[in-house]
Amino acid sequence: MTEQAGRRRDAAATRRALLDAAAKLFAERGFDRTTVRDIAKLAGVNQSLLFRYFGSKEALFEAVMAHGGREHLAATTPERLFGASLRSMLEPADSGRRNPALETYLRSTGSDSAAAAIRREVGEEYARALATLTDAPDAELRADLALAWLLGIGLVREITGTEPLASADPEHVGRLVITAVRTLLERTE
Amino acid sequence: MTEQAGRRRDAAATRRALLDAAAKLFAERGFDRTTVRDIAKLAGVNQSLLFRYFGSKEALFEAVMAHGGREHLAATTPERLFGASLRSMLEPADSGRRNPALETYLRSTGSDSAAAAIRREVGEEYARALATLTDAPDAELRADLALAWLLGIGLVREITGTEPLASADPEHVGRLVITAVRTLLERTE
DNA sequence: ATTATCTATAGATCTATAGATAATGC
DNA sequence: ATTATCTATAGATCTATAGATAATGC
Repeated sequence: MTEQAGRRRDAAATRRALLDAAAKLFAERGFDRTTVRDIAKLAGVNQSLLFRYFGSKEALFEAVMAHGGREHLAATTPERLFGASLRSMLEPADSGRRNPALETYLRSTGSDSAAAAIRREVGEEYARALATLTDAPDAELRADLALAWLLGIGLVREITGTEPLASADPEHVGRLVITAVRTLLERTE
Repeated sequence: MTEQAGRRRDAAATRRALLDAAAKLFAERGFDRTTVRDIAKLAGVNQSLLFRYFGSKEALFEAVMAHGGREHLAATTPERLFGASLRSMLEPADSGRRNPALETYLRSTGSDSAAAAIRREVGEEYARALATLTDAPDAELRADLALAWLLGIGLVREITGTEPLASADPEHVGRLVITAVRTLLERTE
């Protein structure tokens, strides 16, 4: 539970509880289908406090994306980034080892406006990190394509549940993808 | 315009106008952010007729997905399917040559329920067609991965607008992707 | 007479805010 | 006294339906 239960009158804890609850719900349902009341309820906090501390639902979404997206990025070296992200994407939904920012990204593709800007920024930071892995002149384009594949796999596996990919062995999928991505990043013709 | 302007009291034409308008708006904004009033307005039709002819907003969405998704699939041989879909995905948004079902799919990832079932069915039909292209024992899994890449590219390019991919030359992107997909589909180790 | 279309509205949301209440720190 | 929290509600949606109106075909 993300609740802040017993603690009384602790503004910082309330803020954190709202952020945690929002991260969880936005990842599960996306921006549009998550209501501020649901977030407040999960946080164990009155709904009006969300507006006091974040101003609006959209500002809260930005806070969640900016925080969660960069957390993973900062903790992983570029060499391991693709493999680690792929593995995180292939984890079962209930393992708790998935990257909530990636899921939030996937579940919120309908929403436009300010949220879209944060989404693009975080995406480009990932791509720039991946781009350091190749010497090709179009390194950044290739990195974007690798990132696109990662997101597409998450999309098909988690959101759509297409078989056999949805239940495939992560190791097996990993080998197929890594081999092809190597062609993508290294081949110069 | 998708309007049915002058024609009077033609149930079939009204139905078609609603389908066309819904396809356009669902592709642009996704399921959640498209309202039945917007659809009816674009179709030039009273809003209550949408319910008369389709029953609910969700049933209309299913009709759009089922119709639009299979149209493209039926018109393309498996050999050309990946390349044609990729090219369609790389078209500029206003060219009118894009596949609206693919965009609807991408813009509606937040929605669950019955719509998700149709999405999965159409996705699996695509994957099954692609699977005929390889002899590998895990042909279907590889086909799912190829489809995932296609969708991921659409996602990053259209929804997020990550650069340089968003403005990259379609030909150039096509070469990079096709080469790597060949590795994915053909390599047995 | 049949049925396509329109009017009007129920009923259920959802975000956001103004102002009251109550717990803390000086 | 300050400020975290709660109550109550405004105001703007949105989907869906019941029932009235009007255009067509026999």
